[in-house]
Amino acid sequence: MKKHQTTIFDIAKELGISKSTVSRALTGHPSVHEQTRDKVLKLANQLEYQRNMFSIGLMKKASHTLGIIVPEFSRSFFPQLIIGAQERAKEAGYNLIISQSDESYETEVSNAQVMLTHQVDGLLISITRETNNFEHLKLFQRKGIPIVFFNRVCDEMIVPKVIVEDQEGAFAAVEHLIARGKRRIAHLSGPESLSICKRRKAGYMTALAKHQVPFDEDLLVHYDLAINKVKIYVNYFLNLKERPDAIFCINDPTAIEAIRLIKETGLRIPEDIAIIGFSNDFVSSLIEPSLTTVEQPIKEMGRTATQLLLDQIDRDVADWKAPTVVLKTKLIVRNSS
Amino acid sequence: MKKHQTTIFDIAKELGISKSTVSRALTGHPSVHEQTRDKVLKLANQLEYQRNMFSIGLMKKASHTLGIIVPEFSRSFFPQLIIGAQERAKEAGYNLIISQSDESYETEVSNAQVMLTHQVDGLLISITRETNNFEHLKLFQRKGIPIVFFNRVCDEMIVPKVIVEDQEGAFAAVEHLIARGKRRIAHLSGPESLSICKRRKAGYMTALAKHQVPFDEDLLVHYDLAINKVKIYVNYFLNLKERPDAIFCINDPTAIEAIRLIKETGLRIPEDIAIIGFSNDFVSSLIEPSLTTVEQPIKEMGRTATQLLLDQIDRDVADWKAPTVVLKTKLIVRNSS
DNA sequence: CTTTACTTTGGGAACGCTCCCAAAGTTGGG
DNA sequence: CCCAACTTTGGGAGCGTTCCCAAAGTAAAG
Repeated sequence: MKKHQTTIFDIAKELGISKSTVSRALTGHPSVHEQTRDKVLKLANQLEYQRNMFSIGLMKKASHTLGIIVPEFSRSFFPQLIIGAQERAKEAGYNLIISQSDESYETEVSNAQVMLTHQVDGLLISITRETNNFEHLKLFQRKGIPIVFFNRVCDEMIVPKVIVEDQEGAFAAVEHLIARGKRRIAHLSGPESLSICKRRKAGYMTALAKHQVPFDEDLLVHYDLAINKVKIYVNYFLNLKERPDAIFCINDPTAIEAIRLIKETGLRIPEDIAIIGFSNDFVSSLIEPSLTTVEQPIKEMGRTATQLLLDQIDRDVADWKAPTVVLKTKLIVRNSS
Repeated sequence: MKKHQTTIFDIAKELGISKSTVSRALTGHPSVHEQTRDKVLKLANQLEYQRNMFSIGLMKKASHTLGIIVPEFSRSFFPQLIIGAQERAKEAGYNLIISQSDESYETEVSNAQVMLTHQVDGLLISITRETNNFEHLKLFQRKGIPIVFFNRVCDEMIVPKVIVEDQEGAFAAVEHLIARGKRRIAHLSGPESLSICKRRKAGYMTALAKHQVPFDEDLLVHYDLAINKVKIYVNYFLNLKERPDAIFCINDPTAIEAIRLIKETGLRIPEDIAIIGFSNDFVSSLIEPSLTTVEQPIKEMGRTATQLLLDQIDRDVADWKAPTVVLKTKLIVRNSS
């Protein structure tokens, strides 16, 4: 079924010149006669010639392809981030191979494998909630392939990272709840292993401390981000002898699920219990009540991470310092608080 | 920065055997001594050897990579579909290069170019709302690279396609509205060029005809799917001298926007005006009122399209008939109708 | 009219792998 | 003990490019 691919040789033969000249004409090398170049370009077009990335990659040892691994794909956060990454990659003439690890460490390792085999020139990655062994990523470093972390980063590796002001955002959210008169503010957090969760928790604690709201450890719960488990923790909160009057959720999907569950019980939001999320997903403005949340510049994060990767690919300097870019967050107040 | 890549030659030299034997050991060729194979495998592992896809691709003329082009990425439909496609691709040992055309014909052409250069073994595509020249896709056929259309298909090309029962779904939706006592049922459709819109419109017409509801052409409007324009058409409907009592929208994002706009006017949904969407996006159950819609098996569509592509890649038969797979739809009744 | 310099071209090696064919080694039946 | 048959290995060609070096052609300068 696969037809013969037009090669520079075909063009050379047809024109009675050498493959070298054709190659030069095609790549825009200066030392080729203008007439020759025109003839080559015209024939190439006519024969629907496509350069073969395999042989070029083999010669140049560069694929002009970047890889991106995200933990999931089903909510809007990562797809949107990928849009940003792809935009920037395309501008720079790079392609993007996308894969999702499905929040599974094993899948992440296998995806990284694939990226390696496909000779990506660099890797963008946000780790799974399970990942705490980074051998598969250190392998990239050993092979000299640049990596950039975004969103969920690995603290023990010295590579560029893009994160947002998690702590400041969480702080603003909790301070806002306090300003609304809430005093028993619960925090439904994610896995303690994720630094993103640590930072948001820190913001929560700082805000409580600043306003002399006593910290009650019954009100702090970590879970594994599996949405169907939100039910367990919301129930737990609601059945405490002293019920919380607000819940600061680790992200929007969690908050949305919490709202759904609480509405079922007949409690009023935000009067009886206020809810705040994190990330300002697309859905958050549409639900009832609309969700107060901390906005983060998602697309921007994708663009920035890609830019950091391109920077690394371009400069071959060994003593290049790995920057950590921190993007701004912003509290969006809606009706759930 | 880029270090020397371990090659089969390095392994061969170290072990004092030939590259051929190493190659055989690595690819699982039967005629190689078990001891030799073990030694090779062990050393390969130790040297962190990775097969070089460029040279393999060059030899085998296959990249084991599929391409997928979708018109947009910001709503949940296409990302979810991609999950399905990627699942199936991975199972079959294929990689997926994803790109979005951003509803722009030009971007679609350029994306197709890139896929070609990157030597994808096959292409999955859902065209933009603008696409009506298919030269860039016919090029794939000429090169012998299989294509499969899904969701938004091209009628003039004879290749496998995956669609859903659009007409039946639309019929069920409109019949449901009639059963609810609605008589002035509007249809906010998409571009007439998309066959998906034609089919849904056909379902709408058939349902009206079956129940002797007269068709009023004032109630049928086509738009270009740019969400910010929904406002124009909703206003148009609301200001008709005889206001519609229901709107069947071409998809969920359109319906959700319509609900938002109608709620602002103070009209009651569904009492004054009922709304139905199409696709059952993730959001649709969360909004207020929750959206009645026609569910389509999104992930399944991704899987099926990929399967059809793999089928084409495997069989080299020229007289292979291009099947059109039609997946089931199902009306989900919620509170907006 | 020769020398120098510059422009344009051709040929070959290399990239890392697979695959084919031949060679070497091993076993066993006559 | 020889030849056939089978197992295991090595060497070389080739995939489609790029890149380097040398060769040829052309123009300018002495």
